Amino acid sequence: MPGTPAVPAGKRPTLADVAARAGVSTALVSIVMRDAKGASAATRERVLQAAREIGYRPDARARLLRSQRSRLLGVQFGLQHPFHTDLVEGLYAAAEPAGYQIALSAVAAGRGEQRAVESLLADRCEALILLGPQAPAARLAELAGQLPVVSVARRLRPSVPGLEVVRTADDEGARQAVDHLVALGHRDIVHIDGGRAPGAADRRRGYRTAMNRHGLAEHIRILPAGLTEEDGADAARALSADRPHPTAVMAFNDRCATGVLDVFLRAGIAVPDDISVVGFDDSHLARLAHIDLTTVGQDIPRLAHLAVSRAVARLEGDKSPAGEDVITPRLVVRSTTAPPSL
Amino acid sequence: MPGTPAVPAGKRPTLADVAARAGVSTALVSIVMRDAKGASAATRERVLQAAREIGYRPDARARLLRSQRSRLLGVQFGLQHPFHTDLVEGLYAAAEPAGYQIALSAVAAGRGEQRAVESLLADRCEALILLGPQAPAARLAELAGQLPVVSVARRLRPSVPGLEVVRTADDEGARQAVDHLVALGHRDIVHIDGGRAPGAADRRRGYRTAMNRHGLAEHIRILPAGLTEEDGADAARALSADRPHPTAVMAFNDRCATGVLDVFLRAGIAVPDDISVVGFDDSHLARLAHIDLTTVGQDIPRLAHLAVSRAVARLEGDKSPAGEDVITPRLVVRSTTAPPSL
DNA sequence: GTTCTGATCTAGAACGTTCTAGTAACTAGA
DNA sequence: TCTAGTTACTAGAACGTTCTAGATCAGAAC
Repeated sequence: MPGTPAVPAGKRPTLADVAARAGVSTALVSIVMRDAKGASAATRERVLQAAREIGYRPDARARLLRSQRSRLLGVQFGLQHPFHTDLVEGLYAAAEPAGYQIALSAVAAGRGEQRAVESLLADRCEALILLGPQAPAARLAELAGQLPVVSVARRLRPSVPGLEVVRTADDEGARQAVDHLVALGHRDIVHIDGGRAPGAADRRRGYRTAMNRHGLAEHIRILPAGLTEEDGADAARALSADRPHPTAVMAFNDRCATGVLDVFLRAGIAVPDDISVVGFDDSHLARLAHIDLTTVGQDIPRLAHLAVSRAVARLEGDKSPAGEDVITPRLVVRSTTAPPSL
Repeated sequence: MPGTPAVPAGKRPTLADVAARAGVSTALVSIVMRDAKGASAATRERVLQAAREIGYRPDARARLLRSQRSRLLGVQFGLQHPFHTDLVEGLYAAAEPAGYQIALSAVAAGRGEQRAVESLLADRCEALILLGPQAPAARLAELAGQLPVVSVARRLRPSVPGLEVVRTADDEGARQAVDHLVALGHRDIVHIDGGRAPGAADRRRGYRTAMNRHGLAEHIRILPAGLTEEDGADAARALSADRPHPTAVMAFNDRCATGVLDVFLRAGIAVPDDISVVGFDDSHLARLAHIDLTTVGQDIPRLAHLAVSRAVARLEGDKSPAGEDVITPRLVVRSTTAPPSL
């Protein structure tokens, strides 16, 4: 009864609707929408006008179905890891200028890596970027056989054929932490270990090697823990019972280190006066003014950028064998380390 | 030249490939894949076998394109908010039994709410679940005109037509916090405020009302801050210069409260002996053994469940006007509150 | 006046599914 | 033997795009 209804009620407008309204073919509308060449300026404007009027919005699924390329990078990440969420932020920033979109799939309680990856594959991602994957090497190899896969922050030894790796030199990071503490005068340096977490083995090894090189072999002490605040807190509780305390602690990561810090503060052990603490990652946690943690900085934007680059290179036909980017970490000295008290 | 290649190299297998291999029609394969009825047990097994052999995986996009329903719930969340990531975990858990999938879209630096929502719409989500949206009411109204939209943890006054709301009774939560502190004997209770963050206005109001009801009007003191650890730390620094200190602090949320805690510990102000601290949210941050924060618990699984329910009800034809679920929070007493020292 | 060239536009076939409408082959009741 | 009702299956048209292969028409070159 009224004039022209803006939208045919209930159905979202399609290319055909726009085409009808502008009096052109759907193919032409498609051209205009993609900003492809093959339409005159005048028609282009007319089509855009029509699209605006009926509130047309391209259907990403139909678009991806038809075009060979999906230009979609699937990212698997741990919802509760600040280091991962920082990385995701970097991935968004890196993917856009390369002309790719990011599809997120979270690993959470009740949703394992298997499920997360399944959903990315079903969504037709062209490549996968896995943050700190825990899956067995065989599974990663199988995936890498199907599409380009980049593992971020997890080293694989022996290397998995076809799998791209972007990681920080964890052993070197641990070395820097130990060197820093030794330079301050510490000898009794404990490592709170990440267990089976990605990177943990290398950090442990780096710690051992550095201690040995400083002639501190008999001071090597490794406390098994994990990657969460609670793991760090547990280890710190065990430590604070010791007399005398070690004078310094190198924690597996920042989450772990904040757990350590808090227990020490509560136990009346002053940081850094009584004991120094070093973290790992330089996630935004460490940068917070009230934590202000000395930590081994992973260059998060760089890691993100390289991960995207590797994926994209693969997709754009790079046939060279899969490789590895190893980023040198850089110690960020803040206020949780100082010379040991006499 | 060899026998049957497992996969026709480079292309992912489709229904037609499975059909050819099993010697049936694509329609039948579709039936088997969807676990629909209309296939005998024998054929079913034969088809599944063929699918397994060539590594067939359904194409989610083609599937969604064809079926009227996408059964996809779009979720917008803040990458760096533990409260949001906790909620997302709950949403995954709630969506699955209802037969819906979750599509995530993060708000991050350089990726605003507008962008996040655009991508969810292009992906054909049937409904949107927005966690703590900051968008203006007019924008939310516009969206709600297009599809079912649920706002979680943000109240809208006046209510936006068509917009579903699921939230905690923030004023009531603030009241509980004040009541608890007053019952312990506190009178000098400061509120560290969330500014323009969703929920902040109600918490502020609840604090004021409760203080008035206890006859503590002249003790009302509100420190402007925000929703991050740093905001809390800044406010705490300001406070710790005061002599005498207030005896209790009610922080806008848990992130803010951890900032407060840490500054106090560093300044040698004992919690809870010298001063009590209450947070808000009961995100996993608060539950960590080494923080062990008394906090106003938002029932996160319940909020998630209700958000999904509201979206689903809308999608399954519920025509009643949009409504609001207001969940009563429950104070979780842990170790950061105690009677004031004499 | 032809033929070419380039720009603008269109018809119609993909893409990989699901859905509708049917066919074929049984069983069962009369 | 005939009809009716199942059950198992299939052909072919959707879904909303993009892509291929032209069609049409101007102007330029000969």
